[in-house]
Amino acid sequence: MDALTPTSSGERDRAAPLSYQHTWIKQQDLLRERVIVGDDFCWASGDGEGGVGSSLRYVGGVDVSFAKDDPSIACGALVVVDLQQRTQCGESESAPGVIHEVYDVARLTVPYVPGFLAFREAPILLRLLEKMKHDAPSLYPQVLMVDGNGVLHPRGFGLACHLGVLANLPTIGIGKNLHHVDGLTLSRVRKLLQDPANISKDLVTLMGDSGRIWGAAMRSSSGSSKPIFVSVGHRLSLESCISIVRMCCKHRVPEPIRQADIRSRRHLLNTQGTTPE
DNA sequence: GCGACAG
DNA sequence: ATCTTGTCGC
Repeated sequence: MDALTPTSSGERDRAAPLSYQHTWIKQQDLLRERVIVGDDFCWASGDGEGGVGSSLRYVGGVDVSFAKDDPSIACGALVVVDLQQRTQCGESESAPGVIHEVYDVARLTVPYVPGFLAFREAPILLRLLEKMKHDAPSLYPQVLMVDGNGVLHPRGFGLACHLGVLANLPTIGIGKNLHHVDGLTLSRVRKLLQDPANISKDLVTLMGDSGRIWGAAMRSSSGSSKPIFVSVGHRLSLESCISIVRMCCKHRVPEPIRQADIRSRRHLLNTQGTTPE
């Protein structure tokens, strides 16, 4: 095989080993038809309270960490916190307590390609959900917070949507960095947050050039200027996503995801160091 | 052609 | 994502 390798441009270069992107886009377009943007949760039915806080208790968080030496070794973590059970994390600060955690260490073969994160990370995360549904069904999360975007995505179908649809679970997308979409840029978001009209707010709605609302930029921690980016994953309204995120934020990153991040990294170190194989 | 690009 | 120490601040 010599010069027959097709020379392409843009996204394709990064994905040289995979000519799958065409397929992936079809997959996303197909699955997107099943996304539900709007409140559609069964755990709040039957009470006159209204709102999301009344009967929400178990909130899950997922994240994937990678080995520093071998980036193909991944550790996925699913943690569940109980909003009604607080643990101390400072003088007068408290955070929802972790009541369950599941891990899976595996070798990932699919590379990360911007816009296609789900094809790399969704499989290991779906396995964790299945594992938990079997091992601890009574603690299975009512809502899942995902380390990655929901509809804030070039095709409106990020990892959080992908997981939500395939697991049929209400999900919330949390981005720690902005994925530029529809003219939305970090500088633009900064301006919005600095704008006199929003200066007292901790949250700004992300409206793109098209007029579409993609999510919200939120400065969750009191002092940090760097926002997180909240977007609908599945079966929730943006308003509910925001209020749930607020219930979980003692730090910049909401507790379920923060714990999944911390613990997946720790688990990977322990597993690798103890069992070098 | 150039820049941008979640984790 | 990961590589990385100290350091400024509440």
